[in-house]
Parts: sequence; structure tokens; C-alpha cells
Amino acid sequence: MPMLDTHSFAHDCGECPIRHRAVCSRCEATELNRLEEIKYYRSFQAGQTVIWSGDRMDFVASVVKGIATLSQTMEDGRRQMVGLLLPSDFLGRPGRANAAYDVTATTDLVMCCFRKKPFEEMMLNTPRIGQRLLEMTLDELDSAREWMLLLGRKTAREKIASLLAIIARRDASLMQRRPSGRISFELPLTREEMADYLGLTLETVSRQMSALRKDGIIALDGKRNVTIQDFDNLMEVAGDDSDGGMLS
Amino acid sequence: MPMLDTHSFAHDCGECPIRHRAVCSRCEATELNRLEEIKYYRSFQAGQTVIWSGDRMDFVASVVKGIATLSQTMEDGRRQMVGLLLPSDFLGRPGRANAAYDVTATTDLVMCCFRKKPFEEMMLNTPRIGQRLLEMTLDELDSAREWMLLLGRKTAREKIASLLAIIARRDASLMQRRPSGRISFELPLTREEMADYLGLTLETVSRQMSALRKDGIIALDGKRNVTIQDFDNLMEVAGDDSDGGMLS
DNA sequence: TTTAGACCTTGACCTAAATCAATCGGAACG
DNA sequence: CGTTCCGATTGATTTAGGTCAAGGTCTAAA
Repeated sequence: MPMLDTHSFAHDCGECPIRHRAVCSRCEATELNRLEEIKYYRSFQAGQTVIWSGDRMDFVASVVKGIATLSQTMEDGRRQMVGLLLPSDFLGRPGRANAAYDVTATTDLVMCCFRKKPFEEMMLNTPRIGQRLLEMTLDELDSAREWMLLLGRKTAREKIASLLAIIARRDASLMQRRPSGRISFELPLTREEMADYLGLTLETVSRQMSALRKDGIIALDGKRNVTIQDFDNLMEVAGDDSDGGMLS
Repeated sequence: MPMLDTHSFAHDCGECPIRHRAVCSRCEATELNRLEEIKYYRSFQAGQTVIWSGDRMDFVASVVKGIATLSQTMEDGRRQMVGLLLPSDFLGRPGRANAAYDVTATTDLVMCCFRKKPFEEMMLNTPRIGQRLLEMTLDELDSAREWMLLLGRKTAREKIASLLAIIARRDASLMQRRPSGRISFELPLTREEMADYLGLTLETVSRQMSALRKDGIIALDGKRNVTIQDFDNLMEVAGDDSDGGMLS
């Protein structure tokens, strides 16, 4: 999970990642020192729940390392993932007291947390933080809407291809290059998690992965290591024209 | 489409609706006069396209009257609605040049537009506008995520019930009361639009509406007038526990 | 009053994906 | 070195919803 940059809300934090750079690029030392005061770290093991939907949530946070998922569950157990939090992504909602989703650590996870009250106060004094947050929230909204197209209208095969494309694209962008041709990466999700993300069952996910392998679109090494034989080809299968960017 | 309140970004605009009140409740006359300067109105007829996905978009806007839909379309014509804009809802994305979705007027529509450049400048000087926008965007994100659960995991019957519940809830809230018991309203959407919204075909929508009628959950008068016999009962059918609030 | 054209409903049939069930593979552990 | 366990795969079968097709209903214009 490499990072391009390690700027942070706080002036000298070496761990919080890129997304916050815009926040601190014109930093005022006093405000940033305050941020430093209200900041603390929390770690979670893979599989641990960060917070349950409906629970009181008195912090906001930023993912430093690892992956977390946002999901909603119906009483009978049907579950839908509604977001993936990657390093640098923001969690929490200023101005709301309770969590709206279950947040779960998919891998080992480190979050940089800020107590909510002082964070909100600071947002008022430092408009740039709010502006950055608005930008990020709009990005997430676009991603969520792209995902709605996938959930509502794509076939199982297209869904799988879309998910693989998104992961590949993210991996490529961390290497600072356009995704194209052959790309390999390790899946950060189990089949069941993929299913919950795509609105499918795990059996269907498994079958479609096998089908894509048989059709030479991807290669599989073990369960987790995926090689995309040709990125453009995969995009074709995904039924995408635009280059949307879910994953947050 | 009644409105509770007609406050606006602009100090003395009698048409822009409630959502913006927080913006101008502490208004500084100078800024608001500037807003007045860059403001203009546009009207659309039912069925007209406000803007196509990918088109240059040099304004942001607020719905004054009528309903607009946001939708995404795949090359082969599959369409998914990703949002509904009701009076007071905001359209547009500060800091992005092109529209991300097709925006279509479902009914006759009046929008209050602001040229984007000056609007963005003003956001910098008037943090409260950005704060309000962040709040609204977070609400929309929650709605979108609730919709993801519906699209990914609910049955056709549950989807229809959910949509009816949402429309009923909105209607009730305009009357300033909690939805309960018997509620009647006029559907603002055709069967096809409902289908595009729910990730179904129009035939399935029609069949499920008939089924709900036969089961005594709803009554239909003509195609558009719906009476919910018992709201709590409908919620049961929708499979909802929480009282989420899509529709924006 | 007829005609035309949306929009909606209903039926018959089909298929993609869900469900149910058996098996496999590899890592962890005694 | 076998056993256990968890995740993944694969097969057989079922089913919810899609597809195709034939009317029906209402409005609006001729």
C-alpha cells in the first residue's frame, strides 16, 4: 500500500496521506498545532469492526494504512457495501452524532482520528479544511453514483470486470502511470466481500472469475493474485466508456 | 409541489427554497448583492434535457420548481437514475468543468442559476456557503448509499415499496407531519422512470404495483394516484428498519 | 366521433443469477 | 504428518425478473 506523499492535516505528521495536502499547503501554524493537539491514532486488526451503524461517533478520522469498508445490513442479514476506505480517505460526518454505516477493517488498519467537537470548531476558523472536505465528498458522491449504475444495470460479468478495473486503476495510479496492457495485483477482498460490494452472491463471483480466466481476460495465481491480460480489453468487458473512479 | 419556505441564496429572492436558508441567515449584504448580480433563471418543459453528461457546465443552480432527474446511460442504452432533484436541491459541482450525468426535467422546471466562476469566488469569501454545500452534499451521499442497498440487495417488491415510502414521506414532510396511516399522493414519475430509478424493467414495476394493490397494501386511482393504506405496513414490505431519506 | 399515440397492464416464455450441496486446496496447528 | 478449518470452486436445480408480444385506457387532436 505505497503512498505518493505523506502530508497531513497536521504540520509535521509523517503518516497521514496525500489527500490532505491541499488542507495544509497554506498552513497557519497555530491552527495546525491545535489539530496536533486533538489528534490520536487507533489501530484495528483485520476483521475488526471500527464502528457499528447507529453508534455514537465522537470523532472523525483519516485512514493512514490498510483498508476499511462501509456497509449497510438489513435485519435478515442481506448486506451491501457502500464504500471502500483507502489510505487518505476520510471517515465521519461533521455535524452528525451517530454513524450511518458499519465500518469494518478489511486488512490491518491504522486511522488518524480527531475528536469531533474541536475538529468542527476548527473547520469554522479554517475554511480551507471545509473546502477540501467538500471536494472529497463530491468525489465520493460521484463514485457512489457510478456504483449505482453498476448495481442497477450491469451483468455479473460486467460487475466483476468493473471491480477489477477499478482496483487495477488504483494500483496503477499509485505507480503514477496510466493503466494499460498487462497489470498484476493482489485482491484486497475475499470473494464474499466482492459479492457484498457488487450485489451478487459469492458463488456467482467465483463462477465469473473462472469464466474470465477461461476466456483469457485475466489470469489467477492462487485465490488472490490477479493478472489482467489487457486492460483495454477488460474495460470493454466492463461496459464502461467513461473512466470513472469508484473506490472511496 | 408546495414549499414550506422561500428563502434563497440571495437576500430578497422570493423563489429559491428552504435549503439555502442557512446560507443567508447571517447574510452580509455586500456578498448577497453580488449573488444577486450573477443570478438568472432558466425554465424547462417536461421532458427537456437540462444538460448532457460530458457537456461543459459553466453554472451551478438550485431547483425552484418542478423535478429533475440525474441519470447515467451506457452505450447500449441501459439507463440508471442516480438522483432526483426536488425544489431546493442543488445542481452542479464547484471546481469541475463538465457535467457528470444527464440532467432531465421530469416535470416543467424552473432553476435558479449562478454563473460558476463568480459563484466559486464568492464561496471563498463566504465560508458559510461552502459549509451549507458540504452539509447538503453529505446528505446526498447518505441518500446515494441508501439507494445502493436498495439496488444491490432488495427484491422488486421491496424496491417498489421503498420508492413509494420515500415519496410518501416527502409528501408528508411538506405537510409538516410524520407519515403514518393512510396517505395519498400523485406519482411524479412514469413507470419507466420508476424502473430506471429502481434498476428494474417497466413491466416488472407494473406487475409489482398490481401485486401490491391486490395485496391491499396500496390502492390505485388511474395510473398516477396512489393511496398507501397503512404506512407502517408499507415500511414492513420495503424491508427498511432505519428511516432513511433518499430523494435528492 | 374517430383516430392516433402515449402509457400502462397482463400473459407466456426464457434466462441470469440465486440457492442448495458437494468437494477442493492450502494454511495453521496438534 | 494427519487433521481441521476457512475460503474457493464447481455442479445441479430453482426462481425472480427480464424479454417478447398482445391488448387496454386515456388524452388530445382531426
